[in-house]
Amino acid sequence: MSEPDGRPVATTSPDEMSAFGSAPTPWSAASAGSTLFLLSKVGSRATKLYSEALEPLGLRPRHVAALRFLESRDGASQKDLVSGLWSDSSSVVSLVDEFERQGLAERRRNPRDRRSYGVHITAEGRRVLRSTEALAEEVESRVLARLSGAQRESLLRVLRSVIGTDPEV
Amino acid sequence: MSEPDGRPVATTSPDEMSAFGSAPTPWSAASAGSTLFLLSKVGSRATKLYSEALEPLGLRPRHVAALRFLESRDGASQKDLVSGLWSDSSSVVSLVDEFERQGLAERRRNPRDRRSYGVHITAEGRRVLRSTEALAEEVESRVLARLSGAQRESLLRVLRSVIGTDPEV
DNA sequence: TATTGTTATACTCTATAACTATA
DNA sequence: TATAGTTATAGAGTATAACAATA
Repeated sequence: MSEPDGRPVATTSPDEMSAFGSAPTPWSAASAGSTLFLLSKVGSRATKLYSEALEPLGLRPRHVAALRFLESRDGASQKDLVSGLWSDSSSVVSLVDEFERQGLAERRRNPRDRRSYGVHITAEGRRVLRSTEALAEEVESRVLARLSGAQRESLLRVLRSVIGTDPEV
Repeated sequence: MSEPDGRPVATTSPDEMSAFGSAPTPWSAASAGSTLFLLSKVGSRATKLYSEALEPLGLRPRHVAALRFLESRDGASQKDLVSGLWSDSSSVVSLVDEFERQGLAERRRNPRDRRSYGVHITAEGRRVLRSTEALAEEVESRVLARLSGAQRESLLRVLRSVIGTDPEV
């Protein structure tokens, strides 16, 4: 699959595949020296693309993060979700409301402290979570289109260090 | 400057300095495998902290990005700013409005195409831009507190590659 | 007709504060 | 008094669509 002159077709080149268009992006010259600026731009771009990819499932990125959290800590309280998702209590309430409406998770009273709920992911929740994984991979491959495998590993490792969860430490 | 037992004082340790609190963050286990999730979290955290740091100057991160852009491409049209900042036209209008109110930049009619303006940074705009630099460095050092110098360079290099402006390519 | 800029508007995300029910 | 959860509301940021002036 190539052009008449032998070049691979444009749509398979990293530049064409990238979520950041053809290089160089116009603003690069002014701000490519700022890690802060780049983190912010790349982060918001990734969020936006992932949001769009999740649209057919009726979910947004924070739903996926919450379902992942629940899968690893099933029965977590809403307070756990607040700290676990770096969110706030009112956002978590509406998040769990949506889960209950969609049948992806449910509240169960904690009999030992009736102020709190345990939030439990359902079988349907797990199934939906599995179906988001391919979408995440597809978006990630577009966002990181210009990176080699080694660079991708390096990025993941450094980001883990940034938040303090480097599994190698 | 150290504790009696020779350890450096706590406030200077990477964990205490980091904008991400003490490791491990609760949500790490569930999602630290996702570069997408980490990019989004780190990016939004960086933006938020930088916003707060800029508050005394009456600016927000996008103002700084725009001033940087204007410094490198003075007289750019608002359309240039739209593509240059990866923004949209209505946002750029209000951005330039604010610059004019604050005396940081000004519109000048383009005599060769009277539909468009050239946006010109003022001396005050340059002065303010200089004063944001120390703030950006301070925030960056908190966000990247856990990274070594080599890791910081690696992160910057990889982020440049992501957006396609790696100066070494 | 197409392009630059402007205005008005709406939508998402997040933050805050007041409230309830339990402890 | 303090805590878990809920509700209402407001703000920032962004996106969209209709419009005016100019090409």
